[in-house]
Amino acid sequence: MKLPGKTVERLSEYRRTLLECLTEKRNFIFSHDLAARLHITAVQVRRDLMLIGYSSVLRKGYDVMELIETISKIIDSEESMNVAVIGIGNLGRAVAGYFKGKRSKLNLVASFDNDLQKINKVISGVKCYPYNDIEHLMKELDIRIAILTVPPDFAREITEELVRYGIKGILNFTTIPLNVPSGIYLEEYDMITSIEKVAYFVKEKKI
Amino acid sequence: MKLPGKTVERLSEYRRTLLECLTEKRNFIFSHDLAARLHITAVQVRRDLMLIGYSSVLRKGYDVMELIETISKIIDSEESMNVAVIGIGNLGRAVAGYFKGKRSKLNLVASFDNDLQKINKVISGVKCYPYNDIEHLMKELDIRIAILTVPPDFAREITEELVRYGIKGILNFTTIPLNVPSGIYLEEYDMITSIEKVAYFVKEKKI
DNA sequence: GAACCAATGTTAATAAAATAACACTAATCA
DNA sequence: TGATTAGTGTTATTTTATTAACATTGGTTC
Repeated sequence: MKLPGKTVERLSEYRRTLLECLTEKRNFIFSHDLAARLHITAVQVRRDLMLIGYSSVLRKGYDVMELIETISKIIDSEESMNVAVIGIGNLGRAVAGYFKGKRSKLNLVASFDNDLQKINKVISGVKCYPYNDIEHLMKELDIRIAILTVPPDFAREITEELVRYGIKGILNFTTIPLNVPSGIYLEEYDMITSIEKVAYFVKEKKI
Repeated sequence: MKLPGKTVERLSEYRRTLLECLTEKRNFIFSHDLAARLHITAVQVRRDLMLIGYSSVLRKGYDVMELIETISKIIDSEESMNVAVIGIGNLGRAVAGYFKGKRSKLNLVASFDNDLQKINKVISGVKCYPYNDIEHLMKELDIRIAILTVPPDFAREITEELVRYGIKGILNFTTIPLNVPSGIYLEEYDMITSIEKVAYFVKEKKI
């Protein structure tokens, strides 16, 4: 099954919304309810679910538990996948925080930094190692995904290392655009761009 | 001029890349060079610049300084625009950090939090105020844009307040989807979604 | 100065994403 | 029971974004 990127993103959002439903003891949900919670359209929801081949129990809407499981079967890997945060400054800690107390197929198993204050300490729920340890810890801990939150000047260099030691996916939060060999999945997000985008559209609306 | 959202995003990236060029004393740049630095195609660059009506001078490529100014004229507002960070935890501090030492049309003028340890202190270069002050400071400091980095449970409530007091744009980094009245620009980014997306595509490639 | 070249600006084609249209189904109710 | 309805699954259409194609232009080379 080859899902569009945007659909994958929404599946992640559906699942979290559905988990909320469970805590509210809602066991069935209509496409338009799910859509409303995410501020998208019901058609979009139905179309996405069509793509993953899920069908509702007619007239009652979707079985929340069942749909969670269906989505999980698609977006989660069979066994859990290990993740590391590279650079445990403010942003790194924020990202690490998302993993705390969550039981999911994604395990945050290490963070890396060169600040002596941080090395060997547990920060935001994860132990910090020096960058030099990347080589052997990548293998030892079976790290597949790296979340890059290092200072910009350091982004290229550390990426080369990650690639060299066999990383499979990188989520780049630095302002430096990276390029990686094909076969490695790269997702980039640039906060400054988002901020400037908001500013632009605020300005335009005013005019 | 009605620019596509994606083009606006790239203009922000072009400008930062061009500023780097200036520090390297590169005064002219070809579309394919600019593209290469951002790992996109030259056609994309040329098309975007076409949309903003910029033409190169000679077969020397684009005049870096001139292009920076052209882009700035489009994506910046005439006078500077004031921004506040709502919630100055790890993520808030990371965002605030981006503004430090940057001279731009976007001024970070305040942060808000309810942690007594933080209130009235300068954190990541910006003074922190209690949430209660939002009402009068919004007007006093002419805050137009809010960057939302509060804990999820608090997102809806604080957004209502921001809307009530006349916010113009919101950049939502919480995992809670918001909806705002039309006329207010909303941009949302969900880190968990990005992480799960990377995991999905890593898994898919492996299979 | 003629032939070529590198890079551009623009139009045309393709791909991706969102939206609309609609036929179908099982529960509802007059 | 048979019309009605609410919600679905799917196909068709529209919109948005990206990529390809190409004519044009001033510079370079012989």
